[in-house]
Amino acid sequence: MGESTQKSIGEALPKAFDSQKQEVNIYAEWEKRKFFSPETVADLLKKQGREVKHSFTITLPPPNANDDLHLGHMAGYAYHDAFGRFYRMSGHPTLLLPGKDHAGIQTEAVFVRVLARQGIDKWEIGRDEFNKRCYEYSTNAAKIAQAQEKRIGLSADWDREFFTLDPRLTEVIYKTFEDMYADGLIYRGKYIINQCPHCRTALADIDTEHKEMRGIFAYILYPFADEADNDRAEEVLGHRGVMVATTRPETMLGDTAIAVHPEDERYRDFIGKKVIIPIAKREIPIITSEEIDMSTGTGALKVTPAHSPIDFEIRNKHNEENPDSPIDILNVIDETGKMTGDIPERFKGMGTIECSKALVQELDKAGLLEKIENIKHDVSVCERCDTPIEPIVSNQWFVDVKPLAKRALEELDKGSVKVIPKGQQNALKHFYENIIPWCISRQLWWGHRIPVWYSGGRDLHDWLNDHPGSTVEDYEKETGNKVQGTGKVLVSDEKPETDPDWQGKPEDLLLEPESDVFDTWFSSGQWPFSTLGGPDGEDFKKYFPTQYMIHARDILFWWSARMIMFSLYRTGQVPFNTVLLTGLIFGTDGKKMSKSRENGIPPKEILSKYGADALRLWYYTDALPGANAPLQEDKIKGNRHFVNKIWNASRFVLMNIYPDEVPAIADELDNLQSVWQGTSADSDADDRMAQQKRFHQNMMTHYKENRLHLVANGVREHFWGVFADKWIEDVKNEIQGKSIGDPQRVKVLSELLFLLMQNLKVMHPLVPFVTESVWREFAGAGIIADDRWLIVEDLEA
RNA sequence: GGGCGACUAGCUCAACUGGCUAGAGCACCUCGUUUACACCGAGGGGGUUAGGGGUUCGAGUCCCUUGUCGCCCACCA
Repeated sequence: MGESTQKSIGEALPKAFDSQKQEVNIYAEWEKRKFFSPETVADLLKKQGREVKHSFTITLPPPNANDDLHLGHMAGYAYHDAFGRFYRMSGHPTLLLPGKDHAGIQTEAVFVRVLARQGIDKWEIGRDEFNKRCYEYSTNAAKIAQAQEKRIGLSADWDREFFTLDPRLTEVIYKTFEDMYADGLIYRGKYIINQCPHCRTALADIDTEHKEMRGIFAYILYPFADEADNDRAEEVLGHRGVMVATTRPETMLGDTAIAVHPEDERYRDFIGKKVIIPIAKREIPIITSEEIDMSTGTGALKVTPAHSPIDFEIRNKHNEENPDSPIDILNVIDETGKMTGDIPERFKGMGTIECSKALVQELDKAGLLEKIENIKHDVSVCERCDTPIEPIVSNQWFVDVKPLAKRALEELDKGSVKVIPKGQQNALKHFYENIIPWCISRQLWWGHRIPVWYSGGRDLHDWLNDHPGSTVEDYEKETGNKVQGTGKVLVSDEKPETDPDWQGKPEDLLLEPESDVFDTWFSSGQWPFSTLGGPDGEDFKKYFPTQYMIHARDILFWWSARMIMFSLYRTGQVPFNTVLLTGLIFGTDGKKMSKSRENGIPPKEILSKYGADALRLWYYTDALPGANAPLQEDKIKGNRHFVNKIWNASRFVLMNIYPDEVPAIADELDNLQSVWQGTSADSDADDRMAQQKRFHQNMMTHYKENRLHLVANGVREHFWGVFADKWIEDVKNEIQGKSIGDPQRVKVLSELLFLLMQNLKVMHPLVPFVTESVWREFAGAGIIADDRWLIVEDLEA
């Protein structure tokens, strides 16, 4: 050992990696140097004389700008970031494009609650004021979310960050609507939709969930209008009328038929006959439908087309086949879930359950209630607020997604998009094959207003839709309303000057704007190209199609499925080649995290205790594609130990290097670089360089094959088990007793340092903070040039 | 009802196209103040890979079957 009094380079380093401080500092340095910009990377590559490869792009999933990010979000970004960093270091100008989602219905629901806590009702302040305040609220939430994304180390290009309501995105989205409308893919129509009485809006099927709930199954007798039929029924069926069984007695007020199976012997004599709805006292016919299951209930189904999807279908099919005896649709429940329409006065305004109870009582008194069974059945509920869905018939905007899904299927079959894990690819295929028209209008305030103006008003348009073959004159005659337009739809963001088809006086023309907004997914479904300036944008040419789409598996159908369809429609290309589904982080009890269960740990707590690197490393190993990862603090702790190991092994190397030796070591590193390049991983040589090379190439394969968990495992095994436990221990012996500057000592230490640097490179995409922190010490000591940053080092060299 | 997946050490999970004695972390046991790290080192115990059958020179891995669990989709009134 040298008797020199000089201090070694590593002497001043702290004994443990201070993740709280270091991670934040290092991030700021990267940001300052704009390493997250693909243009900066391209310039650097040129300057270094390296090949500028094809761009690597991920448009990051925009989190909902209405709440803090949870652990799942943050860990998910660790995945994006690892790939981004790997490809950046491999010579690809890399763009991780960040954003925040306005999240229509969810944010509106959240913000309504925020207002309610202040004693404010949204209807009081009105649409404009609501949107103004909601915008502020979202902007603030977005800021907090961005800070969290930075904290996990996400190397995204913040200069390109988008909010989904950004006018630049809106322009792209409106153009899509316009094109689709012109192509006949978008239409307005009267259909049965899912109404959330609480959110007071229509929902797409996919926005609902099924929940098992307790319910009743009531057997109700509908007497025949004709006493002769009642006599016959008593003989055949055992009661004077037709017995129906229903879970929702209140909908009987909206019944317009009874349906039986055409081959059902029991009812053969009664097909075409009329029964009287008890209490409502309306006559309805008995019709047939193949859809009826003879073994359910009594085999006779009361048909309420306005409030049951299957009834709606039965009615449509019946009307198609029997145009001379059509069945009506009778709306008896309004959009807030209250009884309405052509029903006895005493039921009006009642809630559905209240009405059901009242009806059951009256039926019982009238002797028309046979029995009530208690059952459990699946009920659709609003995904956002858990309120049971009320199916109602109303006019909404739809996208005919069938042709789009067909294109998407072709691409799936061709293999231009693959989903990892594979099983989910089949699920996506299944989704496309069974896709139904997508209801895209929402009766909300928060979102993109649908860019449509109704000439003569929306009522006129919808009336004409409901009455095919009728004219505006018929409308005037039937409703007594004055006609103030052609009933046509004008697609435009701004109010159109005029309706070119309008024959009347210009001042009589009424152009009414659509008040509905788009389903959130209509805009986020265009994310990969809208954020790149649309199909004609500058960035689009450089960065589209993107490479990866990474998100949790629970939004595959909502999001990736839509992005693929929209991209094919607007750009003719698939938006990405790989959809990688990350695992969901579950609570400490192995169940889905939720605030009420208190089974989560706030991200802040994890980060301050163990640091971002440790959290990242845990996520790679435990949250495999498609799997669930129960949160285990001990495992994160274990990974924190590994992060600290990296720090201390590096510290050991630096503690053995003295300033006087630096020039010699720097020279030696250059030599080793050429040795490294000439080292074959195939050779049987078991020296350290060859072993490191083998390891390096294995890890490169894993990265490219998206097996981050194998990289994480491999790195731990190699760095801890081989580099730290063996090589460092060996080197201790090899340099023992040699004085500072001894050529043999310099040689051995240089090799150890070089191997360390190679390890840091391989590990950096996973644990960027600790690796870059060490790298900075090399630069600070003059071992490498000061402008060398690990984040842009050449991973392949 | 349809689709997808899981079942491996006490716990949470690995094992890439079937191939050395099935591996990690945490937990557990024994020992240890050595030129980094006790957020450490050396060593150790612990598995009939859910059960059964099959293909193969060889199966955690492929096929069949039984069971248990989970997720997604679906209009059983």
